[in-house]
Amino acid sequence: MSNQQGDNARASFEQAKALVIDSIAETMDLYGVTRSAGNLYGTMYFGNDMTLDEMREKLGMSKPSMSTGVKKLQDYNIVKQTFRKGTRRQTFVAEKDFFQFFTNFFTKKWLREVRINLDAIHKAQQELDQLIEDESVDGNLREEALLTYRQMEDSKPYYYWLQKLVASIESGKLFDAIPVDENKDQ
Amino acid sequence: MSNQQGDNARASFEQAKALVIDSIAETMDLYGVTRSAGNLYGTMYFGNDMTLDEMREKLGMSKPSMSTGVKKLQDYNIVKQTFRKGTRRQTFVAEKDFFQFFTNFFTKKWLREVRINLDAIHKAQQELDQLIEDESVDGNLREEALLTYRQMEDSKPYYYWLQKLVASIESGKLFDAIPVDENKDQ
DNA sequence: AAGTTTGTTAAGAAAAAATTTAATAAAGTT
DNA sequence: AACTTTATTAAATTTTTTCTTAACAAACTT
Repeated sequence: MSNQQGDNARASFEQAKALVIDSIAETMDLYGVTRSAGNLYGTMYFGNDMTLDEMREKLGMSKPSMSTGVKKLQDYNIVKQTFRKGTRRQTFVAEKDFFQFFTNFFTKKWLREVRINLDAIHKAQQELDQLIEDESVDGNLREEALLTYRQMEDSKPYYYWLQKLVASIESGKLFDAIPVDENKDQ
Repeated sequence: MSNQQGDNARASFEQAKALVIDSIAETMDLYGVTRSAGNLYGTMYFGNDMTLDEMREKLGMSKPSMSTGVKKLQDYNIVKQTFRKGTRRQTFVAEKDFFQFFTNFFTKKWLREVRINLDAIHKAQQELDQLIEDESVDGNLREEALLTYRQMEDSKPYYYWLQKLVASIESGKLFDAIPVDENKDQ
């Protein structure tokens, strides 16, 4: 086989992977992950554990970019550091099970959402309560404050439900309710 | 009641809402919605149907910003145009039920994820298949191509599962499996 | 201990995104 | 039909983010 043919075949192989890497990056972009971090994840998805220099070479970017990129992905819980003996370089591996990806990525965000919002609601309700209880405050405003207080109160069940959803995912209960199957029903 | 007191009370009311608006915007930022779009949603969440000029005034931003912002939120399916008779201005209302927000927002993104990735996998597998079937291609590369083909194939059940998840949310089945309750188990 | 290798932080440059003003379009009113 | 009112598009500006080069720090080797 000539080199030319071999190169073409190799290029075709790389192109096929690039198609999927791009779509993964585009997908992650939907959820607020930058394109370059998504690209890095996609690249790692099709590789084994990689060093920063291997990433740099694959993506044609600088090493500090790889360092921060990998850190971001670790932060999303979808990349982990591995220990490859024989080298003193750090190596990293991508989560390749998309169910685990889903679990790690969304549960982290959802729990953060719960924490942030319940905390803000708590503080806001304290402030509203002062208005509601203060009889020197204009009646219309107190009424408005009460309605807003209730609106906040009424949103809490949603956050409690999100917590339950996360717990169900982590316990596997969600996958009992919605089992994985392989039918293409698209 | 003096105006000063009244102003303080009103400011306190606005501040309480601002706390929650901020946290909503921060939350939406987690999912890739820009801060200003999140702020707009939060503002609308605490209001009734609003015109572009009302938004502009509340947020202190330009009208084109409001126009594009509201369009983005409509695109996420969390804001809808309403028809207020008597005015020829467009009015918009935010989805106030967070369960509905969750449903609209995530199902749209998840379905898009499925579409993008299954499509890319389909195209990539066609390309890989050509390599695998071509006996003039180097054996190692063909083997690599086969492994990559399988890796892509193995990811499909995840996308089918995402479709099922979306269907379960839309049918209400998810809420049967994980019921909403009001216990604060935080 | 001096010199390498590797990874991270800092500073500056480049690129991308958001926002505003200005211009245009569309629809309604007099 | 000319004039208003309202919303959107275009162009230009500002701001933010990302990325790179350079400097630094830490750990290992010789």
